[in-house]
Amino acid sequence: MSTSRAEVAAPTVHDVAGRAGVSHQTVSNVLNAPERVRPATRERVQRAIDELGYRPHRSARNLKARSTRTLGYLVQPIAAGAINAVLDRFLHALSDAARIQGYHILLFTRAEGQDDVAAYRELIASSAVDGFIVSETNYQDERVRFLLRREVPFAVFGRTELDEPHPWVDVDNAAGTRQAVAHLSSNGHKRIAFLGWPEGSITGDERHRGYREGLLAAGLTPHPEYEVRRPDGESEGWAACETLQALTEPPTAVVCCSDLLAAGVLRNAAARGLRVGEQCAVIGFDDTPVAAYMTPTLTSVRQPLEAVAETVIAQLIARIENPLQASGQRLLTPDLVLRTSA
Amino acid sequence: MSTSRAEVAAPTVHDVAGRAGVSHQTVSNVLNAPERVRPATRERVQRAIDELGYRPHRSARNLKARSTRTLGYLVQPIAAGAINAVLDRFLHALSDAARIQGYHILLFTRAEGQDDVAAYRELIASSAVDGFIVSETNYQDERVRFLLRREVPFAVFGRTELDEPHPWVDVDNAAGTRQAVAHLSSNGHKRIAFLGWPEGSITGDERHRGYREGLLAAGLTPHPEYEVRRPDGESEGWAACETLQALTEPPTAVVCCSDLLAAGVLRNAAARGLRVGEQCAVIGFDDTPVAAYMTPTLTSVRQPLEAVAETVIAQLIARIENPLQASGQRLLTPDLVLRTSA
DNA sequence: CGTTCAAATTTGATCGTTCAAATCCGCCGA
DNA sequence: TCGGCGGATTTGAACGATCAAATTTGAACG
Repeated sequence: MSTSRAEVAAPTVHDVAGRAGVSHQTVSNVLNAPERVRPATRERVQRAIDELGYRPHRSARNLKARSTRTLGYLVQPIAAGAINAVLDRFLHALSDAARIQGYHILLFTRAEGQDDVAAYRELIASSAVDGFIVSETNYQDERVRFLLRREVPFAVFGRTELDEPHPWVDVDNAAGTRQAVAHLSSNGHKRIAFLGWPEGSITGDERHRGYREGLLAAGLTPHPEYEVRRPDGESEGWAACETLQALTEPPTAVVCCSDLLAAGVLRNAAARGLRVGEQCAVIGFDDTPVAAYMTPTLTSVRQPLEAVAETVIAQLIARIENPLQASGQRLLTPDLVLRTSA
Repeated sequence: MSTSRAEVAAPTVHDVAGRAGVSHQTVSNVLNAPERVRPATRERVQRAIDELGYRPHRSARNLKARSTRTLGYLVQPIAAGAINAVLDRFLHALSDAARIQGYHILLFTRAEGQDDVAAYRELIASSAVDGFIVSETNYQDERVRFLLRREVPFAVFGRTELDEPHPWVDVDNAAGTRQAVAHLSSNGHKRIAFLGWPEGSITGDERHRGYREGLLAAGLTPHPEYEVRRPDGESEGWAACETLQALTEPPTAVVCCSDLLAAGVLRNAAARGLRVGEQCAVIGFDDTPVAAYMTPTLTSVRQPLEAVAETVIAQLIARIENPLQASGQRLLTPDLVLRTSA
């Protein structure tokens, strides 16, 4: 019976073997251990493979080899109005780095009313992936603890403060704000404020630490009233700016924990008639695509996401292929992208 | 020999069968055709499943069932400085819609020096996915032609102008610009310009058509000199604004093909001391996160990406499960998000 | 009470690959 | 000439699920 769909059955290892006049196992060897096959045979098999356009059936290989060459990545829901403008860049870099090593990225989300861990558990139980890339972690990250306990390979973009070592890559957030302060100070600024998130997020706390260190390195004394800690958000940036401007000696420059906070500061400054970039300076963090189109264009700290992705993939694959592999830990330095706001 | 890794072998259908005192096939039936199993037995098996935390081994199931319940999505490289700020929203919506139907999204990229089609071909040959979600298509899209020829299930976000029918979902781009023009006209604007991409992109051409239709609907006559077609980019927006302002009767409002072009217009207007939102109006397209943080905040057309993702997934899965399924075609209407620029 | 038939359950084969073990082949040296 | 040996190749089983066919169970009925 021929259906209307052409649906040519994909060639198998047996088809190739038949055409090349060898056994199925020899074909398998050509693919997985070519040194075991005599060059003449190898060539003959390779020709048959090319002619038939044969590719090993992924599921069959996965089943027997007990590995899927697939890495899981949990996509977090995006809060309305929030920006995760680095995700597209990160995901492309991630899949590309994975591809080069013969792996793929599998996206998954958590079901409503389910917690993140349950989503990981599901994929592990069904042997759907060989490991996970985890991002957006925090101090005692539950997912990381879970993966450690289950001894499932994973690598983290970000950090935790768990005792047990595990592979991670992070951007040196402190170095980012340190650079920002150094830049401002070299431009003559003495009254430099910090606008960051409330204590409790690793990333935010690191950026705060870098700010402090930057001041000291520049020979400036930290003033507590110059440190405003508020949640992320454009209107939070506006409000923080109000607070700072109400001081008897307002700062002349602000280092912000995100481009979003910086946007609020810029808008407030504009409303006050302050010329940012001349009278005062603002620096953001993340170099989101927004930064280049603000008025004035925003100087911002840019994360080397491509390098992060490459490193985190390399770590994870090393772990998968040799579970006893020591866990690497890498800090990558971000760059300050200079525009007109500072 | 016990290794240092705990690595408890995952339970199989036989383990469950043993514990429940039934055969392996009954366990399979409980999972895939529960109506064939007597309620009492079903319950007993279910209990064993729960106690063991059993989940079917994905690769084994895929091999025998000849389906992977996985959908491929090609991640395009992001040009430096370009924005694909809708991708994160779209990908989350996509994986979430897929999850609800028991599917996953597999990301892949094209190798350097390889064309897109080759990347699709690779996944098809290795039976790695059941179908594809294709986006960012154009008139005679090569990928779509290839997938049609190979009779591989796929669904498109966007459109092509190929003769052969295929499932697609698109945002009614013309309706978006039509709404924009209607809004401007109801605010008293008579000289409304269009700033869009050069002819040759379906999306851009549709947005242009909607602009024309909007003018006619409002009883306004189109003026060729009010239509500027330029590539995407912030500086292109700036340049286009220069052109328009050089006219003897410059327009009082501009409908833009993207938020990026609109950003350039806003910046140019600010430089000229024009008060956008009062003296003149600007509308963008896509409601990228950028829009809310421009000065003034940008009125923009927002695409219903969640609905698009849901629909495109539903179409694709329908196709996979029944290849003879007629190909659905859906146009979804975007919304105008009002802010201060218009 | 035996027969019949549908529903419930089991048995055995199979998907396409890789692993492990067996066999084959050619060459060398005694 | 033949045994031995090592590399090349083949054979057969297995991974863990589902499909198809065979078998058992149980209820209904003459």
